[in-house]
Amino acid sequence: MDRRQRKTRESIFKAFISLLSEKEFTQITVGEIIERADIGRGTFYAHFETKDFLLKELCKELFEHIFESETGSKDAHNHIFDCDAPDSVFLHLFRHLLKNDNNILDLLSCQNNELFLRYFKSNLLDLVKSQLSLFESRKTKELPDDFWINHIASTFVETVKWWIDNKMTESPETITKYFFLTV
Amino acid sequence: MDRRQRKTRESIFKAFISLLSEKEFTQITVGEIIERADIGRGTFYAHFETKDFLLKELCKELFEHIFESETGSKDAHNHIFDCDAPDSVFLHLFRHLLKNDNNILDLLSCQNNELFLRYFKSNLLDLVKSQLSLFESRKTKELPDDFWINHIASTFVETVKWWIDNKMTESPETITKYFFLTV
DNA sequence: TCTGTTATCAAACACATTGTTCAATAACAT
DNA sequence: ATGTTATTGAACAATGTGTTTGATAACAGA
Repeated sequence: MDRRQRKTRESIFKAFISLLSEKEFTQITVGEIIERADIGRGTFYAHFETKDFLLKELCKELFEHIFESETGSKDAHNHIFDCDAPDSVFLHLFRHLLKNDNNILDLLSCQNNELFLRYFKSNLLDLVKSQLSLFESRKTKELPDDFWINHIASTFVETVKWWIDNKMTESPETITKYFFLTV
Repeated sequence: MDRRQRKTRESIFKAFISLLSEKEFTQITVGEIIERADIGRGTFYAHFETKDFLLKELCKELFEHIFESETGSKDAHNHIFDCDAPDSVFLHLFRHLLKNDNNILDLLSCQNNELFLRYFKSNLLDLVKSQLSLFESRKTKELPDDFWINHIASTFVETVKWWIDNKMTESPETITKYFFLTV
């Protein structure tokens, strides 16, 4: 991708995230975005059809990064799915969140967090399916599989929300323990 | 309240709900609402400051009804909180939803369901607190109380969502069983 | 370095939507 | 019957949207 395009796209995202932390999505105007991003009006519309598409693309980009990127930390596994300990995938996610890469915390806790949480959950569903054996002990035969999977993913999202609302005072290890105590 | 006011308010809500089932909240204009409600422009703004306030008032009204109204059914208890059997409060809620009073199902399952679900949950939190003894058996001492309460309310909301997404094919009794199997 | 391509810019534009105002009218309560 | 209040319809300024334009600058490849 052209360096100019990359820079423009980045500055739009940055301005948009900054505005999302200040006011509601519906109150944000394209005029404000381009002013803060310091770009021309036509340029914005060359990148994003509407404000709604901008929001969706931001979600997509963020969660692709969280769920597929390499961590860059010094521990053994570089990829989030390459974990060896049984609970490390979820623990790893909590640690990732604590680092607040890409200001994802701001987005998950801002007034407009619904859309981000929905993307978060849809990514989680696949992860839970791949780690289903971790939770088999608690499942009874009476529960449909997809109900159970949905319950686990939902519980994780709600745990993250609770953690954020409580200023993330607990350690990732403690939150992981809470999570596994409920599912 | 003046009959004229009541009629206007009702027609606005009705038109708004109808529009919400067709398109996203952000795409709905005040012009469309007043056209469908068949009222004057000034009248709308005499009732609601903005479109956002309309949405919030609708939420408030709906859930006050669901959580505080009398059921009108023939069983012994007339009020949702006046239940005698241990699980009947939640079973009662599922039955109430199945009846789809006030089109609440449409709102909980439409594209804009986030706000409605949030109101639903905030009402549920109080209910769960009052019924906490039902869930004590599963709680361990390591879990903070508010984490546990939040988990139960969240699980209920997610159960309702799953039920709706699955076309509500299960009976209220079955869904109640699923709910109590997860918390 | 030269050349063709592409992104950006600023400004202007038509258009839609918002929220307010006001005088006339109709519904209401007593 | 009378005074009060809600609604109407129309007009209004202000704001925001999405598009277009020609000029400029950054880019990629020879």
